[in-house]
Amino acid sequence: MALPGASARFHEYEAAITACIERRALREGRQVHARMITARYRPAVFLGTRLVTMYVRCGALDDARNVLDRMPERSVVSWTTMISGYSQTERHVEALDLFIKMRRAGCIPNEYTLATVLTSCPGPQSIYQGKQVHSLLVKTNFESHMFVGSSLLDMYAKSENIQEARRVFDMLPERDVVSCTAIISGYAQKGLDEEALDLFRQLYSEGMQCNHVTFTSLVTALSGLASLDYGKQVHALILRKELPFFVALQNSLIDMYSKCGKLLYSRRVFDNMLERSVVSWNAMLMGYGRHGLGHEVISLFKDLHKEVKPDSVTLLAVLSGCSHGGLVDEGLDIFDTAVKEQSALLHTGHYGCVIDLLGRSGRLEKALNLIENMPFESTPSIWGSLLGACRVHANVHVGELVAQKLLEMEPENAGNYVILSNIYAAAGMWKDVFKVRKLMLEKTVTKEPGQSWIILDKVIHTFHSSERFHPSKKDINAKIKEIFVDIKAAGFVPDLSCVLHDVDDEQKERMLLGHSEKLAITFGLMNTPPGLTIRVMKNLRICVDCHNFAKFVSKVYEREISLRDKNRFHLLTHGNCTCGDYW
DNA sequence: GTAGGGTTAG
Repeated sequence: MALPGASARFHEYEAAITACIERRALREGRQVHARMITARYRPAVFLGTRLVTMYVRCGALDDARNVLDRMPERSVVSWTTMISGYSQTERHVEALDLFIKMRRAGCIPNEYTLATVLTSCPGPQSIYQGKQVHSLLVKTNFESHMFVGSSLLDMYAKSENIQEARRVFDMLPERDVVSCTAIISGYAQKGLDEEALDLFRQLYSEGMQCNHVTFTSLVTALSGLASLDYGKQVHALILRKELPFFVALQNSLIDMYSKCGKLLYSRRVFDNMLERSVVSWNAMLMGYGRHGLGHEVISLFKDLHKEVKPDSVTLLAVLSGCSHGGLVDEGLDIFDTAVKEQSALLHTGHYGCVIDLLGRSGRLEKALNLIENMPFESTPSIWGSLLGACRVHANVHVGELVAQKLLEMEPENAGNYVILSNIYAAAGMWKDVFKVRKLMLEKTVTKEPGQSWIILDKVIHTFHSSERFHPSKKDINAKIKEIFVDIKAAGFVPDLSCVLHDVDDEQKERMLLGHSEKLAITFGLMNTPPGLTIRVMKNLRICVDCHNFAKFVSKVYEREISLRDKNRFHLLTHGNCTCGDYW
């Protein structure tokens, strides 16, 4: 039996430390700790653990670790508390090291430890450790524990092993909000947006619980799909649920509407927010940029400073907005200021935007100069944007230099050869065109397959190049030929240089007509009433010929066409596009 | 006493 005095002191210290934990009062916590040392009071495991918790919660991890290391005896709770401290501050290596130390010390991890340690295996690079933990928890029978299982499935989802994540999810004896959200967001993060939506619909019909996190993930998936109907429906559901205000959810709505082509709705969400974070502003800026509205980007950027501090993404959004909106001088000004005042925020991406800007305005030598003198290593995408500019401005000299660099960096990318051969073709240098084509056939590999989709009546219709499986294939083929005749009569000339294969011209025309975005546009034209905007999405950048095709369709059939490619929106009306033919 | 899921960009 302990002395009454010791017991009283225990209670006093315990109460004091608990108060510090609740109030996150680090200074006071240190004082209590110091008092204990002066009084030569040696805390046993429980109070020692409380001290660790206090330091962890107050963000003083190194102090916490000091206490842990000096404890004469440690419990599973003391170890777990410390590991969790590391996990939550993304000190994953230390978290895993400590977990190993704990096991070497003979301590048996419990469900708390395992759920925690799995969060310290983030991404594909730590899949090896993650699998080791997995095998441990199979042995200890924790695989189907609710918390451990959802942590495990999230680990697999984040390491891009969505099938394994799904297997774990399907094995859980029950499902709760967190496990459901984790698997849905797993699909969304991997870009499997349709799967995310399907799973949500299934689980929702089975009565799953949802909260703001679930909706945040779901809305992200809908942004990827560009499904305005579903987006509006889910937004309405969110409003009906009367959830408390959550910035991240509102931010995802801003992004979703802008990616669905409804900037006004984005702005409405943005304006109605009780509180905005820098992410809210960034999402809105990106939205304007994606739609080519450079002036709105600049004006919003000015307003932003009154409310939040711009970050690296902000600058990227503004520069890319200026580039897409054609505001060359404004963009260069903003960049110059950033170099002087916020250079710590700048990285390759920002330089890429500026090089794009310079290229767009035809200042190709300057752009080349900036690449060579920027404080970062150049990337293929930067050289690629410059090569595109060389095509637009028909500059063979710089084009050759850039292409040489680019073909060394990524010889397997067919797109680069195509652009270079286009540059030569425009200059009438046919021998060189031929050389490049030959080189391309020898070196390139097949790229990511292009696909386009259109959503009609909440059904997603996906098209691949030279679609062979769509049920309406025959009708689409007939219609596309009809369109071809109509737009040719209006002056459309197929751009055969967009075809990568070495075949005769007639076959080239046929291949061009098989491009997925043309199929989707045609399908839209066939299945929507006159006057309705045709909204088509594509997973890659749109090719010059398809862009031209869409322009002519918008003119000849008097239809507005909204095309969202990988990077931005094209709104085509009366034969013109909001991108100004530069993308 | 200790635990799992979320937003812009890349």
